[in-house]
Amino acid sequence: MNLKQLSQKLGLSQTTVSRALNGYPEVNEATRMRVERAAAQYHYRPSTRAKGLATGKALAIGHVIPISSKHEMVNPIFGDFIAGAGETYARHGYEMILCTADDGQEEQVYRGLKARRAVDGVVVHGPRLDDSRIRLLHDIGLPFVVHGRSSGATLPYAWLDVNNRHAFQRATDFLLDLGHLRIGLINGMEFMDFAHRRRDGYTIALLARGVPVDPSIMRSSEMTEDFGYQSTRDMLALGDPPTALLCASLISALGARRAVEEAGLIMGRDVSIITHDDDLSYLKNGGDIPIFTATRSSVRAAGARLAEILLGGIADPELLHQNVLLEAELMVGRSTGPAPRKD
Amino acid sequence: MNLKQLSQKLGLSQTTVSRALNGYPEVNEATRMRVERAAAQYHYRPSTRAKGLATGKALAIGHVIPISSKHEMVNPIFGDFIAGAGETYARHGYEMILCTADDGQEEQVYRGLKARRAVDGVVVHGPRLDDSRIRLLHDIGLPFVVHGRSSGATLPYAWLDVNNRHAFQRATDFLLDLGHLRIGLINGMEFMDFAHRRRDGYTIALLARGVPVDPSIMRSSEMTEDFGYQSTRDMLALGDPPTALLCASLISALGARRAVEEAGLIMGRDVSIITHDDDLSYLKNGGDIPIFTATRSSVRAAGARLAEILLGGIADPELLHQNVLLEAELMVGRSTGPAPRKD
DNA sequence: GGGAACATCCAAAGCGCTTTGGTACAACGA
DNA sequence: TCGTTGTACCAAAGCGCTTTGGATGTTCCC
Repeated sequence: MNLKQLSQKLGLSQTTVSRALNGYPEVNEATRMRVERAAAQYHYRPSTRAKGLATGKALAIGHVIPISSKHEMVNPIFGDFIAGAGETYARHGYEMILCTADDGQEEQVYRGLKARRAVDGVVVHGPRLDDSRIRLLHDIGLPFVVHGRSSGATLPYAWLDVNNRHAFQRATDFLLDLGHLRIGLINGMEFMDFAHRRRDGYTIALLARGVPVDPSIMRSSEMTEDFGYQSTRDMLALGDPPTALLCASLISALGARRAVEEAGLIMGRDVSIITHDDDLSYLKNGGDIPIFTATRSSVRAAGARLAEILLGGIADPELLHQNVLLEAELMVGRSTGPAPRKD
Repeated sequence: MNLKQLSQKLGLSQTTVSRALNGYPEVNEATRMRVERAAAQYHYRPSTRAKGLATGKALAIGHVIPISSKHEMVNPIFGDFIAGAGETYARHGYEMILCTADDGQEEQVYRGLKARRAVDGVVVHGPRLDDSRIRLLHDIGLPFVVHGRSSGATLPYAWLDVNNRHAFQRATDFLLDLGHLRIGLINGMEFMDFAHRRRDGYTIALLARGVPVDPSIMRSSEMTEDFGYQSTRDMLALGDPPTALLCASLISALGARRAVEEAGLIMGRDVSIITHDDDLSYLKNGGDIPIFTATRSSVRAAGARLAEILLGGIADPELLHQNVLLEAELMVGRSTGPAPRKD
């Protein structure tokens, strides 16, 4: 069933039917009712492609997921982020289109999206330091919002980020308050902006108290369980092992815990752990009482919020310079406790 | 730059330029070269929407991700599956469009996709027993491939699945061979087809050896870390606790291990664990030697393979009845060992 | 009673492609 | 020489919508 057929069935012109369905005022209310009823009855829905062609909009938002060709790693937060954003798009009649891009091809993918007029805007995932995509998208004139930020970017751009620096600063302070002086960092890849900021927060907190920053207890890699395990095991084997650990993800925190327990130590007593928690649906940080003390910020909520910003910005480009900084909650769980007394 | 502008620049008709770019034979080879060069120079790419309108194809594949409104759970395998499929789509010039659907709305979402002519086909995720989507999609005539299967479906349909029953049967046999007689099952939701089949494999293996199937050591829920932990803790507290566990996911296996270790037991000695491993990029089962003995099957590879089937089936509907059954490997890791001798 | 103002509808153009049904010209065999 | 066959191109229709620029009544007020 298309517009032509529907309008014939109703004995009306396509114009009138189209206007009735799109809420234009120059249609008799009775007629509009009749049209809407018929549309529902015949399951009529305008073709996205035709509508897009006619209006010049794509009615779609693109998400380009970077896949590091080295590790073939897909960011585990992706599913939840998408779930949050998807709901918003659907509510506004937008489609979400996904592209995967290996490291080298990113520019091509964005250019293709623009040239094919496939999307009205894009979400930039996983921003790196001084990320080249910001200039690129600015140059080709594709509206975008960054999930995260990019330190070093000179152009203004829209972003939504968690205050990673502050979160890790608070977490470090929390551990310092508990008397910990050897605090290890198990971070994500530090060319990623979020990881960079987290390290900043960590070092700032240490330096503020005159605690030395020791590279031998700072690790940085893809945030896998195994990485958390290996890093922790290595650090615990040091002559002066950390009494507390700061993890960038719940997944690596699970690995850290494994190493702690394997070493015959008890988490929360011998070794305290604080992790960042993206509140992923399949990786809840325990039930009522969190397992891990954590800096928490729902990535799903971020997805929904960011989608709103992008859609708003497409409707009114003035709004496309919004910056939203979310604060992470510090949830106290059972993985932290006072620093063990030296015997 | 659109086709009209490009053809004017070349002094050719739109017809010829279009044909040149789409590889039709009735174009002089020299002309084709000239056209291709110009297209590259001006970054010309045909508008997806216009092309779709003209050809009557959508040039897009839909993925509808079910989100159980109860748990707001997003399947963690989703990211990796998409990554696999996305690459295939890109190679064939297809777009991937994503929709999220709460439990109740699924039918609406599929109908909408069809009515709006937004996609040429869809991938059905997370099939349940006797899944109603199969009949629905069949009725509305939307080509589809199911990732998994649906026991009880009467219509023929295309699917790609892991041999879950066989995998769990083998895993159970493996444990039985090691002398385990109390084998607990930590399964996914059993209205999900994969979980149902896994339980089948498990019970079949037990019954074949005359080992009683005991519901008190069989759990079924969303496969979270916490669920693995709780289930294991509960089971270990039984009068006759299991000496081995079969987990449906690496995530719940991590929880199981936590409970085992918390109980002061050693995994692989006191309690053996086998898990299914979807080979997710962010949740590797250890390094060289797997941590967990596991039935492994790459969900990413499945995504790529399934996308091929769907695209093939759209090109030639005859092919849309393919069924692919992948066997999972049984990887022996460090989480299993002979059953502890009764003292 | 006549024109203004409004309400309600419509025909047709246009969005950027593909595809149909040609035309023009060269080469060829009879 | 003429028809035939190929080769290389093109004009125009059409995909299913939206939107422009009317057209046709109706109502209202002076």
